[in-house]
Amino acid sequence: MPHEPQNAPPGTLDMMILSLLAEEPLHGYLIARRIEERSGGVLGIEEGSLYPALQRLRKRKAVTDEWSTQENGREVRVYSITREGRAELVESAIRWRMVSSAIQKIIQDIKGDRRVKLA
Amino acid sequence: MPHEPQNAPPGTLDMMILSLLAEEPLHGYLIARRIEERSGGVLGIEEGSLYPALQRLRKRKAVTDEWSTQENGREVRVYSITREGRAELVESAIRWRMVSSAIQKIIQDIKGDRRVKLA
DNA sequence: GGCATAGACCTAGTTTATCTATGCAGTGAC
DNA sequence: GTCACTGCATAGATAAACTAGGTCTATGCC
Repeated sequence: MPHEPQNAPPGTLDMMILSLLAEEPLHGYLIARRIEERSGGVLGIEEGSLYPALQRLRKRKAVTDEWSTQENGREVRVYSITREGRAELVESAIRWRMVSSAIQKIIQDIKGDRRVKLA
Repeated sequence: MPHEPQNAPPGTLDMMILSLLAEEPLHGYLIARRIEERSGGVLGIEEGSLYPALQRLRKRKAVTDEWSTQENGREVRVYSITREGRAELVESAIRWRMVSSAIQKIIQDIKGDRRVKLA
């Protein structure tokens, strides 16, 4: 069976949101769905994490928001990335790549090394 | 100039510690130094993070500890990984790889895609 | 001797970002 | 009518990092 969806590691959610918004404006609910899709179901974002994250981003002007009406008549809050948001995205993506590959370096020695413990 | 050392993303420190201890027993201070070395200076572990982490690991029996005397006569607390610790390491490393590659999938679309914003 | 620097351990309190749990409301299917 | 899904939001709990402090020892330099 497939694995349970995992939480986003603290610090990564804002980056993922910005990354999706860099493609096109989206409303909150769709952002969460899209993260789940794109991650192949590996990542699961709770609404209690999502909406506070969007507020943070709004406060620091990384995104703008606008209420808009869907075809079915429902009101949704649509978020767009700003110039500042794009700058933040680039920076955080670079930092993330550095950090995650550094971690990989540290943990890979062990896994893939069947000798371990024979020393 | 080289970048500032980054904090370990929450949730990864225990895994990195276990990974180093799977090679050989180490004392706390050395663990921190080794994480910095192995990451090429990318990761920096504060002592205020390290020692609480070692206590957590001890409490859940992922490591054992023993005071020992170095050649220079100084007392150090040396940690060794346990069977449970090894199991935890394998599990968390697998989960980490899943999660970090899922995140990569989400953010890579943007970076490396110079079209962005032309839409 | 005295002093600075590095090694080595530790704790208290703060911060941050997730979560759980809950609430509200509209839509569509049965 | 009721159940599931869409969609927004907040309050409080939790976890794990941080900052900032403290103690003690060894070593090298003047």
